[in-house]
Amino acid sequence: MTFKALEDPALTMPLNQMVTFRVSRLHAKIITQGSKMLMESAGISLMQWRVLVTLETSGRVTPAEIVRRTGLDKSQLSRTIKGMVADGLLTSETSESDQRAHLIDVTAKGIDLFQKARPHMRRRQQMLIDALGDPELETLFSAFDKLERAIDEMEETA
Amino acid sequence: MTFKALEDPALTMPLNQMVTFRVSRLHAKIITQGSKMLMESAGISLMQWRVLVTLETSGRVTPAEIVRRTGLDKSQLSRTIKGMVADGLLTSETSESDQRAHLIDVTAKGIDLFQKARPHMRRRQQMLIDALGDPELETLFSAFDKLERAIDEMEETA
DNA sequence: ACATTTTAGTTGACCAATCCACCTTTTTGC
DNA sequence: GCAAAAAGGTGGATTGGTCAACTAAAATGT
Repeated sequence: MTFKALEDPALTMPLNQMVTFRVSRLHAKIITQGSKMLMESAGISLMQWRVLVTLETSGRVTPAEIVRRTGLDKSQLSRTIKGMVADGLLTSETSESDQRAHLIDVTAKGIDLFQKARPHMRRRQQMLIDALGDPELETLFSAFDKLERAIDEMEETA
Repeated sequence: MTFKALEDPALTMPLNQMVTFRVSRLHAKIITQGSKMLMESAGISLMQWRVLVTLETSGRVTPAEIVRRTGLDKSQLSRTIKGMVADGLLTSETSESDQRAHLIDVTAKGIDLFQKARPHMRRRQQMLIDALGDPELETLFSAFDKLERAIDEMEETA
């Protein structure tokens, strides 16, 4: 879904009123812009960026732990990590205490790319935050929590 | 080489606190659930549903008009419509006044599937709305507007 | 009137995301 | 102890979304 700026907001559809549709449209804009930004500044994908961000705050962890913390898809994560190891951004070694698990860490190259991308990503994040007021931002996060929970609950009782 | 140690903790931005990431995750949940719901209740895809919703309120229109109103991607739309015509949900005929344009309309079968799916989709929409308070919902939409605008503006000045 | 530019729609190629089946290792319940 | 279940991870298949190139028709400018 591409969702560029809409011509005339006045004749937009009820689709635009739907929470779900609005989330989709916003999402499309966010990832399009984010991907471009990351590719230009550091030559990495959004998924790779997310892995780097997670490792940055968590230190050496297993893929399963990343899944637990972020909710990212495990097979997608597996492929992403594989690619990043091949590109020399990460190292991966089998855990001694659990032969199933792999411990992932960032290389100097990974850190370098992370640091190249970070100012851009941070600037964007800040602009988004600034576009909202502080109280509005809090409401937004609280709304995200509630919506995610509502969906999870529907799934459970379905 | 632990990544974490190099960083100033005050500057770190865990994924979960990023607006962009939260939108992505919510989005993923929404479309996964929505797709499942549509497939089970009416055997249609999310994209097909969106086309039906748009036609339902607009009546007979051209694909280009749908793009204008919804911001959906035109190539994706083209393929979706093609499939829906093949499945007997839509009719498509060349406009007399403009030989490039196709007028799209819904068939009885299309309406039937739309009506099968609608109560489920409406129920979900309602549950999401109920999960938020009324004022919170308004804040949410207003926040979406601001965020979309902020991104559009960044694009323009880039 | 006619060359240029826009608009409508289609298609092919490509990458991202998801699903699911599978293998291996560890944990659990008896 | 050991069979069964659960957890970690991988890979194939499918779908969804994006981009760019292309054909054809219509609108535009001079």
